[in-house]
Amino acid sequence: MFLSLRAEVEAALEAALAELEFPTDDLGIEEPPEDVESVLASSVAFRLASEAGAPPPQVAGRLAESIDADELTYVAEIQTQGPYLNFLPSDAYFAQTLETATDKSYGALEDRETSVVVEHTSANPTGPVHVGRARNPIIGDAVANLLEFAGYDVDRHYYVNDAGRQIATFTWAYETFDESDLETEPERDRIEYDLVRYYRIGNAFLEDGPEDEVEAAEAEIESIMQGLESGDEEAYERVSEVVDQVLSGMKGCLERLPAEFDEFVKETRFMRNEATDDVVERLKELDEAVYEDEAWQLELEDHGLDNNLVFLRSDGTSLYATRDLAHHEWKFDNYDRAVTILGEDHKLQAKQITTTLELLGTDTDDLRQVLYSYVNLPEGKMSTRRGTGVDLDDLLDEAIDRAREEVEDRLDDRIRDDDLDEDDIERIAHQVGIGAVRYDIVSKQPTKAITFEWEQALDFEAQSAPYVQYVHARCCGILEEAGLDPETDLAAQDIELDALDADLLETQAERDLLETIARLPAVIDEAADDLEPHQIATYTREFADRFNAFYRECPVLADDVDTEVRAARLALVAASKHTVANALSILGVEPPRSM
RNA sequence: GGGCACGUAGCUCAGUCCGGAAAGAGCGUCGGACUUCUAAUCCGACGGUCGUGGGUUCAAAUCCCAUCGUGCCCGCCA
Repeated sequence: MFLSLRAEVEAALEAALAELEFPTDDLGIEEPPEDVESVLASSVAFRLASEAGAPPPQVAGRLAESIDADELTYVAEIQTQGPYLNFLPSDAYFAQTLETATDKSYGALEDRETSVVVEHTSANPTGPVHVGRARNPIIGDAVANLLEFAGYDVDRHYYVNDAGRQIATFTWAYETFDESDLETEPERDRIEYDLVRYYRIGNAFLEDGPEDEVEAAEAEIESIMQGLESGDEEAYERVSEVVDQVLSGMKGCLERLPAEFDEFVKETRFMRNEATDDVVERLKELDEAVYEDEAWQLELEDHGLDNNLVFLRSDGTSLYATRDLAHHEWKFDNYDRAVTILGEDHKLQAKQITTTLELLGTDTDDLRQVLYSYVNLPEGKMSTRRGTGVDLDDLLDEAIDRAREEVEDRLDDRIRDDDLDEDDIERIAHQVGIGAVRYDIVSKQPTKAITFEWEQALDFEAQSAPYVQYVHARCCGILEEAGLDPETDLAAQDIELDALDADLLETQAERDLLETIARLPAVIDEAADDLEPHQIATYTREFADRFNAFYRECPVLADDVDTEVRAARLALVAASKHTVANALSILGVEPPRSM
């Protein structure tokens, strides 16, 4: 409803400005501070003062007079407060908000008939997912959810690097070493924990093995890469045996978040179908192409990039960037827009790709990157190859364990007599534990650096998931107590919606809550435009504050509450439930029915 | 050395893109509230030269310039 109100205010203000012969290019629309009653304001009078030859408050007054609030649906009144114009919401604004928000899909925006591919995670299939890159699936999944909710047709892709030197090395190590060569046991009973040991021992061997043997190994690795390059089926199968196994394990880990994908797109796909060769041929034709030191490169200085981009090695093999160009052209053959979630260390590479795609004739306006800074340990970087780092599995296990302890601790002093059984405790431990980890990461701006510390990552207090989840549980508790099903649209249940009267919600707490609910679609719209899911997290926190104020001040089911007020408040609770459930689901945080 | 990002309360962060209403949360500290729909909650107090210095503007945490600190990047790696 907020979006409609804003559109209405903009139109009215623009008309008023035109009528008074003022410029209409900047309406100065803004959201007022909390202690102001209006839902929308304008500071346009400041800018008009000199032109009007009158002080801002007078200009504001003239503008307010020239807008007739009676002609507006969602605005009841226009007040001036000094130089500011304040637009106060009408009864219709509240009534329509209450009505639309009792639908369980509240907040979902209209279909935009635009497809978008969100590529995220894309971690090399070399071993267990560690916390250093855990930001990627968590942010990526939230961005995908957000775009979906905002009306886009979304596919989620994981780009599998199965053609690089790392994977060739892994394949060689896997084929060369035996279980008996390994000095350690797998840290966990899942395939990637088993196989990463070969990768690590292989890398160690290449670093300080006997010189002649290392040379032979390098030659073998080189031949695997040449095989892949020439589309040799045998090389592909050898590599696949490693890649597919490791990837299936990593997939298992990511499903715990859960982060799921529509497609795992392999790099080799673009070698096997010759798209990469085609890209190479076209790159050679570019004015920027040079053949230097026996390698083909692109000079991108004129495009603001100092370093040359090598796209064909002197041995004739392609590079990651070359294949990624073919990959991106394929994306735009199949989707209207493409979004990639990337670590900040890939920023330069992303710029090179974008610039080069443009040179190849792809319009890159619809290609956007979300960059996040890596999570490091206090003692330094995490590395799969060296085996330093905290596994995401361990973090999730620990989070669930701690959440379980919390539930059990609280069991004794519960007031509510709802008998949580073992399944409930386990369910809550999972929802809260994993929710807390995700919320902690998704609620911060991705560009901020994070140093991983256990205590901080597992802090359930603070402004964390459980705080917001608790509000959802409270909503469900009230609805269930009233004999309603929280998961179902209110309209489909045994409650007189027609008789529902938003006017009965007259306390400040009720009005504030309803105003906050009204903003959800606008928040989703803007967060989706900006690709910033943390805006949703900020919103959930504010929403929870508002709901708790309502909860404190407005009993719903108490005996002395008038029947009609009770119905109106129940509707408000149902609307709140859908609002918080949907906002949390965008963040990938589960909304518990009880906790 | 060059490029990019970040710097807001003791700590963790919103707000910065798009300048406007005496800077907002949470944690921590201190003091209060459970015969009432779940106290993982709520109420109150304390806490700030928005890194620093200039500039633009009626108005700057927000825009511009400079500077300091931290991180990332500058491979025929991915």
